[in-house]
Amino acid sequence: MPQPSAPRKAPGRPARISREEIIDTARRIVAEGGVKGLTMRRLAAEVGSTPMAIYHHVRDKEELLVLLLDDYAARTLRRSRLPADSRERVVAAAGAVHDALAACPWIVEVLTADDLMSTSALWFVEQIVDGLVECGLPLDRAVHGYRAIWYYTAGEIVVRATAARRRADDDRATYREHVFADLDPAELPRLAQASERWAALTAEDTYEDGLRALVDGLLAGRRG
Amino acid sequence: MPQPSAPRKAPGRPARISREEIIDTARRIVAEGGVKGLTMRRLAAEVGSTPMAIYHHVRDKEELLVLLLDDYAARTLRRSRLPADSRERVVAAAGAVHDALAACPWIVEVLTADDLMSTSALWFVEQIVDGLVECGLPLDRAVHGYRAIWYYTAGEIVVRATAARRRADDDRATYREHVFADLDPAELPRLAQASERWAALTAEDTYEDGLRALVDGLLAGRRG
DNA sequence: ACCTGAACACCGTTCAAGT
DNA sequence: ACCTGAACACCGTTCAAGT
Repeated sequence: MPQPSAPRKAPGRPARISREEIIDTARRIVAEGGVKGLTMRRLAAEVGSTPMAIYHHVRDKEELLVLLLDDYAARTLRRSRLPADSRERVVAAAGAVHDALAACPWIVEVLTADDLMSTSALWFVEQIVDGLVECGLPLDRAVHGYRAIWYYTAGEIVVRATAARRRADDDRATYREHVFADLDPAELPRLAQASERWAALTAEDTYEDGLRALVDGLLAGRRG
Repeated sequence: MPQPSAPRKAPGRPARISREEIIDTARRIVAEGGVKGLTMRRLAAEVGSTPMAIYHHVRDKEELLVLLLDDYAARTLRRSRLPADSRERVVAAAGAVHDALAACPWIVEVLTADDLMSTSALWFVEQIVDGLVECGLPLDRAVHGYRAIWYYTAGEIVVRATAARRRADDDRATYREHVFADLDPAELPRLAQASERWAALTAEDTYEDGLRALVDGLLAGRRG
């Protein structure tokens, strides 16, 4: 995020590597080997330089990651035609952000960043807030509504991505089936009842259903 | 989570350290220095042993973390009297899980684990699913509803915890104010309009409001 | 101003051996 | 069965110096 001032006139030694080159290389490394494969040392090597040269263009690894997320958002979150109906516009804008982020598995480690991830996403935030206002919410409630939608969206992505990673990793996922097989129907009747279907139900993509429920609930406004 | 079988009769050398001792020590380290301070080496040192001794009781660091979360859930998620009204029971059960996890800042790194975090939490999951069924949802929709609530809850905790950490860390948080100050009202009118209030609105705890909206929306059931 | 080399202070995990 | 010592293959970051 921190786009640090305009490029100076540079009255010193000419730069061999640029911030852009660093980010491009970092993006390629992450695409190939995931975020775990991105180390300052490897990045330096692939850019044909030394670790310390990187530190001259980027404060530290966390800034690099944020820069990377920003770059990703800028190139995938393209504004598109949204529905005219306000409620549908809220759903579509949130869905667009969701889909862009969900397609990017390494995002999780960085995603947990803050409430707004990138200047490129601001337009979508605007659509959501504006849609809620047009549906009749006061501005303050609309901002709170946007946050609720962001919590829901970020949570869905983080939980699903981690579950997927764990499933691929090893047999830890089977532990859940184990637990569900041993449920005491007297104590946890509903879970026992749903136990065989649980895995299938969990695998279903119900992001949009939940999103619509949330938006409906926000607009019903049964409070304050 | 993996409670690996009952303690064997141990026909070998008597154990000097136990899994319980390891977890107790790990909990203390995390309480003092956060999850970053918990390293296998330090844990070994504080338990009066060597790194490799730990690996004899725990598969790897990730398992240790999951064990730690389980331990935390078991000691803080005590069943309590919930409201008789079904809808209120759903809200209260979700709120109880939320509050327990939110009080535990190190949880984020582990939380992103899976859909059910711990056997101790199952009772709360049961309350939520059952409450939704009693409100008239079919079981499948109730399970999906529980998942939506979990996404929202996990997202709220993760996003808030990370924002708090970042705020404490350094000046990166001020970047947002910077962006909001420079908003173009012609392009992003609502955000510009809300810009001075944004920080205050974001600071407000609206978890329960969003939760109620979500539950209302789920129960309104405007969809097949 | 930009880059290099060498070092600091760590990591998680594995291997081979001891009791 | 449980534990140790030593090593492997790394990390992010800092310091002091070079051009």
